[in-house]
Amino acid sequence: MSLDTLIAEKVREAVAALYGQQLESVELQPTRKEFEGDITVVVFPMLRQLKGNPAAIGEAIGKYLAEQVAEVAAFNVIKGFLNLVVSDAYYLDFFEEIRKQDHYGYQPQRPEGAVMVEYSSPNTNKPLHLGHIRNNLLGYSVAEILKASGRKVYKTQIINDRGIHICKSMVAWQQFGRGETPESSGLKGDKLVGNYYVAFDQAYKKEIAELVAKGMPEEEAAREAPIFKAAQEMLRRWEAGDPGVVALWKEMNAWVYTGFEQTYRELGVDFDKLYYESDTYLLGKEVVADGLEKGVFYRKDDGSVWIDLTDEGLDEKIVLRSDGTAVYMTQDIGTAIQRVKDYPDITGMVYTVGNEQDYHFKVLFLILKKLGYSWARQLYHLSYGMVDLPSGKMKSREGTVVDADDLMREMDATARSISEASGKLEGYAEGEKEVRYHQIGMGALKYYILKVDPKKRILFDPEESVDFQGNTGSFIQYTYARIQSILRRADFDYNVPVSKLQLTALQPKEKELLKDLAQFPGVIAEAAAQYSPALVANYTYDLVKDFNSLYQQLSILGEEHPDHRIFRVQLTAKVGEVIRSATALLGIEVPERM
RNA sequence: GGUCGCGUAGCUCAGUUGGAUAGAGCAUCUGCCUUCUAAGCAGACGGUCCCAGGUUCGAAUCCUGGCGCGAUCGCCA
Repeated sequence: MSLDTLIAEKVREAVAALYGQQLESVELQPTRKEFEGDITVVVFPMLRQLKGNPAAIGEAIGKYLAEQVAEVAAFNVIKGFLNLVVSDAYYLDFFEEIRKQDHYGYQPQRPEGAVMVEYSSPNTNKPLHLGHIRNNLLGYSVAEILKASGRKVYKTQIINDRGIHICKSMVAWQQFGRGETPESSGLKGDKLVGNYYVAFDQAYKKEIAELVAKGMPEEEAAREAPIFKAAQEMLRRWEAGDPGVVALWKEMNAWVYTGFEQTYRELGVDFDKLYYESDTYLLGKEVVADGLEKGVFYRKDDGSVWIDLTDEGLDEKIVLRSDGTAVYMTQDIGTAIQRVKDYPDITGMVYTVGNEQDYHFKVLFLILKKLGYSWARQLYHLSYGMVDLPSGKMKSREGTVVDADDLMREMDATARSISEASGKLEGYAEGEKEVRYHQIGMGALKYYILKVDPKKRILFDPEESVDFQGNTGSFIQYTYARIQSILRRADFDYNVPVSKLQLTALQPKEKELLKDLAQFPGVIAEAAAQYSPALVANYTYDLVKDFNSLYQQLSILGEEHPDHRIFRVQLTAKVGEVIRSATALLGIEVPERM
């Protein structure tokens, strides 16, 4: 039983004994740091049932608890708040319980119901940028958090490998590429293909300008520009299965995938299953037919198929074009169903997609619900705010996009220069140092992005945004490294049951850490329920801050009382483990030294 | 214009089912390395919680109405 549950029960008991009343609810909160105590019972809500002044009631309940409940060592009442001091014995028992648990806080996987988490899902015509980084970090982290909360998780992405965008890159490459390949140019494949996408856009603009100069209206010029028509033709031939086009398409996409794989590896994200839009873009049509029969959809005179969501406060939405071809929504319906076919144990899905698609997913989920799929109640759009730059939105056409690879390289370089200035990694081999720099640079970037509530937009200033001091990933990593340093120096056996130790009274800082540790499982559960890595990030920061405070105030290895020294090292080790577990949920690695 | 989201210290962000004097970091200023890593610790400074009503013993939090910013409202994805 958790301490809160126990206390709540005992408070009810006290009220029953003292006032003969059954309390409807007991409100507890952690005692604020400026007051003495660990758990606070809020008396005010009881006044609805009990008459009297809150201070007197608090006093009476406090007295009862202190006498009757072993875990309550003392109490004080301030206004309507009954602050309870919890005994050292309780916290030490708790600590002994978790001391030898390997992944304290992580729940074992429950058999019922897997969840599929989709994230990244890029187009294949250009490299990944800062926006994708937020997406990837969020999706990966939420997947890890769900796993730690006991869910089975499939990580996936749907790669948008077809369509006019990739045809543009293909056309430009044919026209200007002279056979350039990643090997011949030394360029990363996604960068190379991205270059041709830009080249297409430039040529396209130029052609439009020329046509306009000859007197053609701009709209018509945009349709008639030869290079644009070439891209459209390319798409038609792709859809017809033209072998030459398909071969080129495969080759250029393969270049992109090699590039993406490198970026994902450096970013530290992974996937269990890949979906490609070229395989799924035709899905969903038969479902639409089915939905028509069920009366979920209706057909307009021109043959297009719609769903009427006005009863839900939304509008009408098209699900099939008049020419019978699929729209985005059609594919998403079909793909969702396909996924459950592929993984029948799925009972829910998470879509990590920016908030500009809020409406789309609202509609998608509603449609799937109306179609009667049981798993449709467990769909979640992990919607996140845009990443803006000081100059405004990132725009690929204006070249203001922050490239993912460039950003990571900059983070590594900053980590390097700070690290070299401190000299703490001297003695490591150069390759080993590189690994550390990357851990530290990525730690800073990941923490910076994940500590913010997903739905808020982020203003990212490449010059000064990502810090290495204060509330940062580096601060957390640094604390972990400190802890490992202590453990390396502890030249005695501290693997001893707490009950065998003769301890002096717990120091406030020690108690604070024990309370922090006790929260960890609840934090994971809450972060999973809310799909919010930010909760894990904030928790980790609080834990680390409390540890550093203890570190500065008390000596760990220098503690004079031998048994208490053992306990303090045990506590230090456990804090280190929880830091590692928590940061792992954020995709952040922790170094042994830094 | 309709819908959705956001608005907390100069800046970046926390703030649990409504609870005590609204908290951190950065920046500025003061102390602390002969002692387990100073990427640290301790402290100072800094607030009309966008505004106005309402509900409540109690509102940053809930409700209503404004204001500001963003997204969205295609047979695009």
